[in-house]
Amino acid sequence: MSYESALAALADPTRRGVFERLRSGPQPVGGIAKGMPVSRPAVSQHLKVLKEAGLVREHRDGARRIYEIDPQGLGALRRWLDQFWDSALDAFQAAIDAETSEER
Amino acid sequence: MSYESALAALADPTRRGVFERLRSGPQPVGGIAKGMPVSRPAVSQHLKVLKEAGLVREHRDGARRIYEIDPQGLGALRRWLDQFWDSALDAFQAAIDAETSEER
DNA sequence: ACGTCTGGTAAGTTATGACTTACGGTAAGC
DNA sequence: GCTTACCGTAAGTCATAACTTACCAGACGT
Repeated sequence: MSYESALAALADPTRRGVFERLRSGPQPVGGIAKGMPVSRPAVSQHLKVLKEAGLVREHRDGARRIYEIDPQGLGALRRWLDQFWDSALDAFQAAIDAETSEER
Repeated sequence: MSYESALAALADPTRRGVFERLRSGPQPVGGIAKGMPVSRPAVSQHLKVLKEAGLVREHRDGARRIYEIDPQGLGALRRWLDQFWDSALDAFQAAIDAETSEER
């Protein structure tokens, strides 16, 4: 139920850039916006989307909001992908089997 | 280099529906379009995007084009996600360590 | 108390992309 | 050869969403 919004959130390059920035650890909004090619409000909007997708968590520190990666959304996405990957491998294996049994 | 287009491709619900249909095995375009809420040309366009993202392969069978899941794009996506997941866990672990060492 | 720094939200513009219908082109069946 | 299925592509419409600037509110320092 959550992997849909996670995929949608990570599709946008700028938003993905915001997300990847948090890989180096928790950061305030200003810190993230620093060095980004878009305005700070744009970053805020992206963070909102990421948060709603369960990809990011936020807690306050005085006037600042510290953002960090939320494993939850990431986990949902991975589970979905894995389940997909398995059946892809199955099909792949089946194709190999079929080809092998042809035994040209 | 390929995970970007894979994410973009899987973000759209209809296109994801097309993709998920292939989980039950290779299918011709008409078979995929059957039961979808959009027209057949729309499905064709989605398949084109999926193919360019490395998520889908195609081979001809007479007048038909049989589409199937391509493990390549799926693999690229998974590698990207994993690398991300690792650092998220690292950060998570670091947070736990910090909290534990506080030893309230 | 006042100015400053923080960041979220509103409103409006603009580009993108998901759909439609119409068409063309190839392969199979009669 | 002619028709019928299969499917990709072109052209055009319309909604969405990624930006911008402007504004507002809460926390901190002096």
